[in-house]
Amino acid sequence: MGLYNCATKNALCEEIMDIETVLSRAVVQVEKEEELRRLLRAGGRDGRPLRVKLGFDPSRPDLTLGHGVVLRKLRQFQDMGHQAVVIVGDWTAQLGDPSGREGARTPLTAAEVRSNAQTYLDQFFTVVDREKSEVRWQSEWFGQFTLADVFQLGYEKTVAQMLKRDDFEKRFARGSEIYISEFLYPLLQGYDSVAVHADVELGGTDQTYNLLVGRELMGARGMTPQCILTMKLIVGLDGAQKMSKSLGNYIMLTADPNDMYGKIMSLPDDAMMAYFEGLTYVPDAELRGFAAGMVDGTANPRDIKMRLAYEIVREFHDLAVAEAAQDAFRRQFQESQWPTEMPAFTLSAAMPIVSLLPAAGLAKSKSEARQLITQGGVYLRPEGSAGPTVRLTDVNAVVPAVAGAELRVGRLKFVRIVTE
RNA sequence: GGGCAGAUACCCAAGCGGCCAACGGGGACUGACUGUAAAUCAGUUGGCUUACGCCUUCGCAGGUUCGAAUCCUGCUCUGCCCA
Repeated sequence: MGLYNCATKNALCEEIMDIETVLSRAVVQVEKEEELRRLLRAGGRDGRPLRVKLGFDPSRPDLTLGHGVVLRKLRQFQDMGHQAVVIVGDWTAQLGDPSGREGARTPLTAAEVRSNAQTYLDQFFTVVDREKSEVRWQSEWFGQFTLADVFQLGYEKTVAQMLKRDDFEKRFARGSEIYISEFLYPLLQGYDSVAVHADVELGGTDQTYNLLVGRELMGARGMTPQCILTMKLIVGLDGAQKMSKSLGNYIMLTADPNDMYGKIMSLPDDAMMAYFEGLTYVPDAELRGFAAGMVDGTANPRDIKMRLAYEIVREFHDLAVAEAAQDAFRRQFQESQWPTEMPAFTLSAAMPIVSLLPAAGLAKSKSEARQLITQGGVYLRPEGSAGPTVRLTDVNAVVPAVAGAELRVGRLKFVRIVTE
């Protein structure tokens, strides 16, 4: 067919990708599915590539694997020859979004927004093809907006309609606060679609309402409303809530391979399938096999999870790196060996262990250090990797300044002592 | 505009004059175990202290009291009801 051209380094991609897979893999809902399928088969609209919109909020510049699902989908459209239209929500970010629960109402300055957006885009384009992307800033059009224009937008939806959006409905029912400005966000975001003439917009299921508003605003202006594709958001490491930086259950899109691999291994078993679907090219048939194997007990969830971690690292880094991460994981966690690479801490003179741990970033305070020692979570290799490992149980122990000695707290924190 | 509720540690949520560094749940951390950095079980979870204690916390600012998260006054913020 030749429609799909995998520009990624993953061979599995060539194997499975086609229009139907793009329309179904990790997808929850497609609004105007037939139309979209037809446009994809035709390779565009009126002989031009489709304009596939994805917006982002530059007040949170850090991308997680949760974003990865949507970014990969956008990339798949690009691989079929279409145009990504990336909206930088600089205007709304400068207003300050009140919807964050941590009172993240602080508006950003223009300079902060620009710098955040840059950080964001740098990560963004590790997945999305920069060459086939058009980056647009909201201020291009909202900068011209007058109060009258805002009023006009306000007449496009009623309060009752707004309250149909899931999170508004819940918060209203619960008696939580909802700010007037929050009602503006779907309208502004919808207007973005008008401004850039989007053919398709992508988003997580939490964006469904906003994407639909985009369709309405376009239709009301005599444009062909955009098609919509919403995707299953992956849950975070807690296996329950959606992955987000503020909940602390995230893996950074740019996480280093060992960290990425290990964190995926800490995922609850039943969250794995959504990750496979959204973040790898492992074929559906194989995934069904995994699921069946776990149900009838013929497959070890651990092995499947290792495959998942491997595939995801391969996807966001590459094959060789994924191999290395897998080896490192086996050594460190299955064979309980200490890692070969660890951060250095400069120690120029002997120091009590309770002072050393916080100083080296291995504990938050001396009190915590004492607790860790009492709990048996502190280990020392006075001679480095060649020598024995001792568990420190004496709160009053003093660690001498010996270069090459290694210190470990719990399973994850290590430090190698350096003298100067 | 008027009335009524509420604001507690990372989150939720008890406490309503001393027994409160503050019940309980979640999360996080440590340990044991293990098929995994999963699950399960146990412990820890403000800071300082050679643990006898000391210091700082319960929206903000004052006040009453030997003593306040708990009572009073003002302020800020949120929700509900009436207009």
